[in-house]
Parts: sequence; C-alpha cells; structure tokens
Amino acid sequence: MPFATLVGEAADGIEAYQLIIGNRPDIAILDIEMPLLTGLDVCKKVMSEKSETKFILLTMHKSRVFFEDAMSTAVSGYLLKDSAGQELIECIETVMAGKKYISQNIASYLTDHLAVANSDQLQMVKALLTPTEKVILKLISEGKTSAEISTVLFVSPHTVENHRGNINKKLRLDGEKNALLKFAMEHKGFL
Amino acid sequence: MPFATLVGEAADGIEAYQLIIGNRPDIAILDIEMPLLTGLDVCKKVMSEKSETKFILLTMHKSRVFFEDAMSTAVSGYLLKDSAGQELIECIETVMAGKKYISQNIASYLTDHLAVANSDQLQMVKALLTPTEKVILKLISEGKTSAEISTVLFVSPHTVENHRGNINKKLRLDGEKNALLKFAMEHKGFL
DNA sequence: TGCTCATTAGTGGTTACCCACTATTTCCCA
DNA sequence: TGGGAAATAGTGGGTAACCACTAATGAGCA
Repeated sequence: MPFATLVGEAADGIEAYQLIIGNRPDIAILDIEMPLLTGLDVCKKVMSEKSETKFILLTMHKSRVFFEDAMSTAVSGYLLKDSAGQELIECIETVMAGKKYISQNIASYLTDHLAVANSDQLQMVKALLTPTEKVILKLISEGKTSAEISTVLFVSPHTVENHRGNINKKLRLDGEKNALLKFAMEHKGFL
Repeated sequence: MPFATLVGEAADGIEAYQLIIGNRPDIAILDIEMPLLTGLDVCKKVMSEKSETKFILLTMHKSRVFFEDAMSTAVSGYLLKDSAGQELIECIETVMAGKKYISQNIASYLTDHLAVANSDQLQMVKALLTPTEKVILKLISEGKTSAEISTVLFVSPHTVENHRGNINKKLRLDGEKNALLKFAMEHKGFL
C-alpha cells in the first residue's frame, strides 16, 4: 500500500454513501452504528451499483446477527472498535491483497459461539445417548432418512425408528414433527 | 506468562502422548501431521484422561475437515504453520488466559467458505424465487412448520404448501421428504 | 386488451417422521 | 446369578411434508 488518500469523512450513512459514490475509493471504512443508514445499508446500496469499492466495517458489538449479515454481503473486513487501532493497518493490507480479514476477537467469539453449541443439549447427547444412538444422530444430521440409515447399518427400519424415539425422549424433543432432524442439523459438525 | 518451561519435544504422536502424560504441561503444541498418531489423535487421547492440558494445533493445510474436528474436540488454539511464527506468542497468551485463538488465515478461510455457500443453489434462490417464496424459505429455515408459517403470514395452510411445492420445483429438490427443510437449514443465515 | 406471473385456495393421495406400546437377545455388572 | 441397559424387531395409529392436479384473482406489460 504505497499511497493512501483520504477522500473524506462522513457524519451519517447518507453522507457516507454520497462520498463513496462520488469518489469511488478502493476501500471504505464504515461504522455499522451510524445515523440514517447503517454501515451495512451503505455497503449493500453501493454494491448493488457494481462498485469495485471494498468494505471494512467497524462495530462495537460482537453481535452474531450483524456478523452473519456482513458475511453474506461479501464484506471484506470486519473489525471490533476495541481492536481497530492495532488491526486496522493489517486489515487494510489484507483487504487490498484481495483477501478477507476479521477481528481476532470476532474469530475467538465465533469459536466460543461454536463452543456454546457444546453446552446444554450437546452435553445431554454425550451423557445420555448410547453409541448406536449417537451414530444414528450423526447420520440424521447428514440428511439421511430412517430408511437410508437402516440400509447403512444393516438393521431393520423399525430399529432405526425405535432409536429415533429413544433419542427424542432423552433429548426432550417433544411433540413437533421434525424436531430431531432440526436438532441434528443445527448441531451438525459436533456430533 | 512469566515463565515457560520446555518439557520436551517429540518425533511422533506416541512419543508426544507419553511426554504429555508424564509431564502434564499447561500447554501442548502439536503438529496435526505427525507419524503414528496425528495431533488430533493425541489431543483426544489425552483429553479422555481428564487432563488440564490445553492444546494448540499446527497444520499446513486449511482443511475444513480437520478444523471442524479440532473445534469439536475443544482445542484451544489452531494455527497455520505459515503464520505460526508471528502468531504463536499471541496464541499462547490468549490460550493461557482461558480463551480460544485461531489463525487469522483460518478465519479468512472460514469467511471464504461461508461465501462458498453463496454460490450454486443460493444463486438460484435469488434469481428464481419470488419475494413471498423467499420469505417462506426463510421461515422454514427457522424451523417453522407450514401451519405456523400460515398463521404468521395470515394465509391458508394450503397456500403455504403450494409455495413449498413451487420452491421445491424451482430448486430441483426432487423427491425426498424433508429436502426443503434440509436445504433451508443448511443455508440458514444466508436467506 | 390479452398475456404472463404471482398469490391465493382447494382436493386427493403417498410417504416419512413421531408416538406408544410389546418382546427378544446379548452383555455387563453387582 | 439375577437385574438392568442396549440393540434388535414388530404392531398400530397420527400428523406433516410432499406430489399432482385445478382454479380464481390481481398486477404488470406488450
């Protein structure tokens, strides 16, 4: 990054949008929490107009919703304000090189969040389910039907259904129809 | 981290395992690619014996399979060999503080991987589905049944079923029973 | 104005999942 | 050696998802 030119600063989202459209910078660094338009709104609006501008978003919160939204909007960088000072240069360089960069804090938050899936009901899985039941749960998480599972395990479909029932009871997946499938898919990768 | 004592180095997985069991270090830094036992194998083996040792894994590959495996084994740190030099100290400090640390490179790989979900069928979603169909798909991804969706949208259950059928046709989710639910849950967060 | 598409609503039928039982065999452990 | 857990297999019944139709209404467009 030999040169860096600051084309402007904006007080709110609309101003930011106009600045970006007017100057077409390589990189726009936006606060998610902005008046009028959020950083994400600006980002989406600009991207819908075939801009080459790459976006780095700053946020105060480790909000999962914002993060997932940002990721699906193909944002290039995502920084927590806490760490923006130390990481900003590295982030800009990474983004200029065409790669993505997310805050180390967010990264650890993500793994923590994954670890969250490790608590509650996943504890029950490990504690309560028998080996066969765990295998079946894993196969369910891969989208297999009871019939398919029965052919994989060389057992009767009835047996698989029976195990499903037992798993449902143990995990308190009461009532609703595809509760087990939903549970299995939500915890995919941790079974 | 005032003091650091190196309790030993190992040439293969079994040696590493014996060293860890014999010395009970605070942190074990393991190569995933090792002879006899992989770093993950060693990690699992030690953890099954109620050890307090925390694990940092090194790998050459950005393999998703290994990463997910490591995460579900509650590994504390995960570094690419490329960046191990710069990141190792920070990683150790983070892990000693009880938090998790994953390579910046892996983090960006993960976001890239999320972006992968953006291709193929998700393109079809955006291109082919009508607004109402997208809304319904999103509600399905949240685990709602057709009946629940019909009450949310103030329409007949038949209408919802009808939309489901159309979505299935457009996305070529032929045949299998809960194909739409599976698709919706797999792409949760990107609808 | 006619055409298409989206949305709405319905009928009828199949299948997969779930629920509540019973029952046998095997294996481990007190 | 008896008791309990796990795996196996079955019967019977309910509901949700899917499949294949038909059909009316309204919006947008050539």
